[in-house]
Amino acid sequence: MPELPEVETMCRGLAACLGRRVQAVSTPPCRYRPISIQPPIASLQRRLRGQVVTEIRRLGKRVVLLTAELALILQPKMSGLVVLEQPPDADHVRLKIDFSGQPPLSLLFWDRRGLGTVELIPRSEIESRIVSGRLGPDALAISGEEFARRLSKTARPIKVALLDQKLLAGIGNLYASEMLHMARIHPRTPCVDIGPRKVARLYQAMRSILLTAIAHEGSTLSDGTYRNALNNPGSYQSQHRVYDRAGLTCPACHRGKITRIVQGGRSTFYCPNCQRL
DNA sequence: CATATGTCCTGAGAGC
DNA sequence: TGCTCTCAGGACATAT
Repeated sequence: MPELPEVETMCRGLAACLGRRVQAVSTPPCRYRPISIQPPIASLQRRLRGQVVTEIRRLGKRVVLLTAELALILQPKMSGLVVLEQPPDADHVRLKIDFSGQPPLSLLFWDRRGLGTVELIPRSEIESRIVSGRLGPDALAISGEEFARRLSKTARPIKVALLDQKLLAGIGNLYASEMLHMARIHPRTPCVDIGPRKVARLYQAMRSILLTAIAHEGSTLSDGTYRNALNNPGSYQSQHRVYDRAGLTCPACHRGKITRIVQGGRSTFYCPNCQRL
């Protein structure tokens, strides 16, 4: 489940594409239902071929490849991966972009579950079609004041609110549990009830955890599918405090037993001793 | 407007 | 062993 640190790692790993010209675009044969590609592949090929990649950008949890006029938006969702070398397997490659020049270079969009999407739009429409109405400020760009202001406007449980990309872009299920644990805030706390001191603590925990996770190239979970662009696993999973650790002893207080609850249909992990309502 | 729920999908793991 | 069932969750559509 690529979240901000994983998608950031994917983007950084694609740097070798910069300055390269698109030679061919293809959808390798795949026995699964095709993923959503907009516009349809024939049009995508026609518009993208010959274009030079000038910039690679992360937009929330999306990877964006920019050319002079176009933006190719890759959304990995649950199980997608953007790599330059070997994907985890050959069966789930959903899109392949070959670049001209030497050495040979191809970008692969691999997605086991096929929930991911590919979208090609004019780069002038990024704001109106992707950001506006969909994405709040990036979790690593937002100020502490704006973070506090946004949280003060909702009564939802903090864990649920952190997953809302319109509120704040980039946080997903794993890092939401991790940052709440570091900040010692109970995941069910209504946002409006979190005092300024705790909000400040949460902001700092968010930055600390995201930056450390990026330094570790993200988290590769037990399914092993997330890789960086060079096909190596991330290492932040070794630093997980609570995520997927139900029943284990809290690494902070060494007393509480890590507990799993479900919020909005998603797992939340926390320490009942460190994180109180 | 704010909030909640259903939906998409495949593979891993549980249970028999 | 091999089958069936449940679950995982990001983001969007739809419902309340």
